[in-house]
Amino acid sequence: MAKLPADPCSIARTLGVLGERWTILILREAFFGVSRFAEFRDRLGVAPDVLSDRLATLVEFGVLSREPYREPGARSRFAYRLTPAGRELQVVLSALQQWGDEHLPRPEGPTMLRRVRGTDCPVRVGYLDEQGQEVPLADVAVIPAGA
Amino acid sequence: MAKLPADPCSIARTLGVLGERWTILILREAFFGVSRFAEFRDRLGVAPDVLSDRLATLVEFGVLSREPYREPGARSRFAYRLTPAGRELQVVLSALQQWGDEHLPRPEGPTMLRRVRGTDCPVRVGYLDEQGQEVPLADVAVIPAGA
DNA sequence: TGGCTGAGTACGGAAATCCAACTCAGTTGG
DNA sequence: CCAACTGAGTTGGATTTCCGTACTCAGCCA
Repeated sequence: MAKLPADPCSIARTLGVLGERWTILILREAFFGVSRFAEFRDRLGVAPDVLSDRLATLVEFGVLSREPYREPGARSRFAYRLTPAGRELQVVLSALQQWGDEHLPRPEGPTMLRRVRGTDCPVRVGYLDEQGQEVPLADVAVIPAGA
Repeated sequence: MAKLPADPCSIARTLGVLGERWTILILREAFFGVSRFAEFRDRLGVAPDVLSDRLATLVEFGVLSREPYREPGARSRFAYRLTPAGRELQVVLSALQQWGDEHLPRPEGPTMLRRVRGTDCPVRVGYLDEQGQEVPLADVAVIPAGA
């Protein structure tokens, strides 16, 4: 663990946490409410040693918390739950999903939809200015800080 | 190649294209304008066989195009350039960058900023409704299609 | 003709991944 | 109390991927 690169690029540092095989899919399951080791393993088919490593990395960097809990009449277990920082990764997963929906479509259409809770208004991922107004992709500039 | 999983989940399919080591960093360089094999290799320090494989995958799935070109008085070369589909991945990279800026900060602060071209208004990645208005994370529901 | 450069391919060793089997603790059943 | 069961991992070995270096190949240039 402790594989976080000291890279000045935030993308590279984030990939140090999320960039290994299975990590993003583990998070997808976490967003679906999965929290137990065996459930991650069974739903994803990931090897338990890899799962153990990935969960430890995500806990180490504050994406998941590892909470002991005890169901009545059972021994203490661990639940892996999204922290507030982890929940903010939803926009990353949604961006990946949106791109796949559009550019790697299946004939059956997408399996998951992003909607405003309550109303059924579709929701997209995109750029926003400080007033919460959409900024078209073509108007976004990524520039070096201190320039 | 042809590693695209038939997975019904768009996130999994997208990761079939982008999920291997180096791929996202190759795209980061492509957004900076890098287009030549040797320049990707030298800037990233990636092994040439891995680079060759990743570029082929990205071309295969329409993220990059491989265009022969000829500088005057030089032989024909290949340029790898973002396609329109590839350019739409900018929001994915920005989302990763934004999360890293916030949750894996460096004392020196971020190296790259997202701004509206022309004005210097900061730009964030977030959720939008169909009118281009921000939707708070807490109001976004991800639901199965056909439910 | 021989050298230079860009764009790769080839190859051997290192590391990560996968799969199966095993451990360990607490709990339930007999 | 003892045995079996279950969840949460750990361990060991085969396989795949990755890394680094060396090499090739083609066209231009002197």
